[in-house]
Amino acid sequence: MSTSDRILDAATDAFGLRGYNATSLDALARDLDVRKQTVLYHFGSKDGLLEAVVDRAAGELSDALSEAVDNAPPALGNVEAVVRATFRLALRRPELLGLVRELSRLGDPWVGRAVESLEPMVKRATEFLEAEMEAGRMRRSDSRLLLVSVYSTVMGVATEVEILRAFGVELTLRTAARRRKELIVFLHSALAPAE
Amino acid sequence: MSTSDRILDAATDAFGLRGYNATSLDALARDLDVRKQTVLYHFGSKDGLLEAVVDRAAGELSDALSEAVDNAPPALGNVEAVVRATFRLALRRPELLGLVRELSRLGDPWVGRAVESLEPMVKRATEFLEAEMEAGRMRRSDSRLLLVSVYSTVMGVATEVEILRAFGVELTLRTAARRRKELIVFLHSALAPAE
DNA sequence: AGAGCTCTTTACCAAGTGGTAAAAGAGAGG
DNA sequence: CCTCTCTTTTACCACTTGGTAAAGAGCTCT
Repeated sequence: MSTSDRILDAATDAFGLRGYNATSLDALARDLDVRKQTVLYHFGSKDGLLEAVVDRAAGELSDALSEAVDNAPPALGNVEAVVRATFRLALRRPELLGLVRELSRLGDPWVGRAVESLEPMVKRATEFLEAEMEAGRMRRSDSRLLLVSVYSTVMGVATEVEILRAFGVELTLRTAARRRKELIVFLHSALAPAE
Repeated sequence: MSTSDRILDAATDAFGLRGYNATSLDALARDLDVRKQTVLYHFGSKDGLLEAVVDRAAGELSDALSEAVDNAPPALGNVEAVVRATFRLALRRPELLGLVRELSRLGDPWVGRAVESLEPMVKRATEFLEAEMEAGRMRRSDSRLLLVSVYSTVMGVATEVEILRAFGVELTLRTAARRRKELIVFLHSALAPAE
């Protein structure tokens, strides 16, 4: 495995789990048993490193989610497929979801950069929502606002560990499945057409 | 206005809007035209300052929300009252909501400290949800998980400016009202009893 | 006037920050 | 063997960080 790949991995972990500003190049290099200047040689600057991390992570995220929707058993709805994929990511690649949260905190220009890669996903999602509304299978409303609501809910329930604990939710593998199930019901109910 | 109050205000702003780690005592003091050591005199350390900020903010938050629920016109549901109060806060005291987000990022022991003050609110909310379920006015499910879902959705739609923009939502005063309305519909739909 | 108090300032400091400059390894081709 | 290129390291640097020590400043009470 090349050095620059190892750096990219470690940086994704650190930025996603601990935060960009909370991660120093020295600490990062120390973890890899490499000198800080090696990091700077490969990525030019800390910002350059984050750029590389964001670009790669956005790709992985996009791949994971579209793959989940495409290969989901036909019985599974798209919403359910995305929720399941997100929970799988929260378990296996928490740094990726953490990175999304971190980017939305850092604001421009990082969000912009990430959104560029994820744009196709957003487009696909809104188009799906609109098609469902058109077909009468979903409550009619502003698809983009709906998307933000769904996004917030899913990210919250899947990744806001501190909040969950604060609200008295037990956090184990078993309860994760329970959480996921309840979330799917919640979303279906939220999206259901008016009676 | 006493110096320590001015410091507390500025620190709440800075921590809530820019983040704890992103705010240096020097920068904070500079804004107030005071020396850093004045800040340290009043609060002992940066952590001490955050403690004071958290305690006061939790009180204010708790007051604002319970007042909103208590004094809401009877026609307004509790959910609606909380959503309206949150949007009002997002507009007038964005630093308070920002601080909540920041704390959930910083994790223990800060979350614990905040939750202690907010515990009565959480209790009240879960009890409300359970009473509504009992009365058949809400879909039956784990009240704490439900609370996390609602919390995440409301905070997301009310405060995740970058995400909203990224998803193509226009952000003006007019659209804020629209957002609020759609959110209330979303929540009512999500919480409605199964048909 | 002086003592004692609270509050604020000046003067430092050790540790850590991202980053530059340049030297040293290491492998490949001539 | 020499040199060229890619990679990594050593050596620095200016600046910022949170924090300590101590000196003033302003006030009230005796």
